[in-house]
Amino acid sequence: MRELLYLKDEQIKEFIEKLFLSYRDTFSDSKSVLDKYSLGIAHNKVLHILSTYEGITIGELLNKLKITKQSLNRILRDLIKIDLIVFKKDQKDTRVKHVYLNEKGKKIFEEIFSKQKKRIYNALLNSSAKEVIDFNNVLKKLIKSNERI
Amino acid sequence: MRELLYLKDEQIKEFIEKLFLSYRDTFSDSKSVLDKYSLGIAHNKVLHILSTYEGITIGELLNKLKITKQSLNRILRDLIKIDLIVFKKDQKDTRVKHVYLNEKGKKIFEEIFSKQKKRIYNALLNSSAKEVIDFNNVLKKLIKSNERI
DNA sequence: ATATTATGTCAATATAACTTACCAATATAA
DNA sequence: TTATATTGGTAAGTTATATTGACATAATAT
Repeated sequence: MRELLYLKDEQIKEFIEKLFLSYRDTFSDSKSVLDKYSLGIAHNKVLHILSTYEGITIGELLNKLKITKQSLNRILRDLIKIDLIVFKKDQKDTRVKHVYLNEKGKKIFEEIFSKQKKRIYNALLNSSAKEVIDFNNVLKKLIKSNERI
Repeated sequence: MRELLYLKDEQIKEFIEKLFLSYRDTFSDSKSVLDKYSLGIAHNKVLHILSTYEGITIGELLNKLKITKQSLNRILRDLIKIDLIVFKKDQKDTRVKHVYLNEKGKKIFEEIFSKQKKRIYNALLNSSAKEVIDFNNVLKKLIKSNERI
């Protein structure tokens, strides 16, 4: 991009607008399923992380989400109440709690994810491999210097 | 991407995570300035749109934001109160109101935008022109397919 | 023995959104 | 001209997600 130093504010604004839209639309895709189980976007995000990082600790979850423990606790209480997650104490340090999706949790996350997946899948399917790689590269740069999910 | 049908769920999940992070981080960059003027992300988004679509009508604003008019009205009232925007009646159809940033509004949006710009600018500057184009193309596809889902 | 860490919880508050409902002014079509 | 539709405003109450600050408990580290 060094050769394109004419980079205009308007273009940058458009990128910001698109980042917002792609986020908003992707997370509204799953709304119908979330409603069915009386869950919200916050629960979606936690389930998402748990599906990737099985056995993540509370502290690590807080780091990724960048919310307070009071906020996280509301979400986890809800997920416990409808029996989607389980806690397991760490063997060595019993202060530490690991969080896992149980079978029901995995099933319901798959239901949520299948809605979100469609949008991403269609966009990527209609792109070249190079486009997808480049997309990923720029995205990585946008979130670099921050903690990764 | 048709040649890459091994596209795995894990990869798609990673894209969703990154979309969230890039959105969250971009809109948290401006927080310090917003705090200074007692504004929030909602005001940021409206100012952003006004800076691009000068004279946008209330209805168009609602369409873009996809929020209720009660929600939008709170934001506009705040922006009027601290004197960042002006309304102008449409010449032909006087029911219609056009919204503009005034000088103070433009100045404060620039202050907000300069914070967000850094992240985008740095990411694009460290990318090739082709990467940026491809990034934009995929992003467009992600937000294009709203009816399909 | 004391400090620190990991986690939980209470209370109060903020922000950004929602639903339902109703109103006014204006424009357009029958 | 009357009826209907459109554009916008507002009120009351509610929900979802988050915050700050304070305090509690148990376990580990020094």
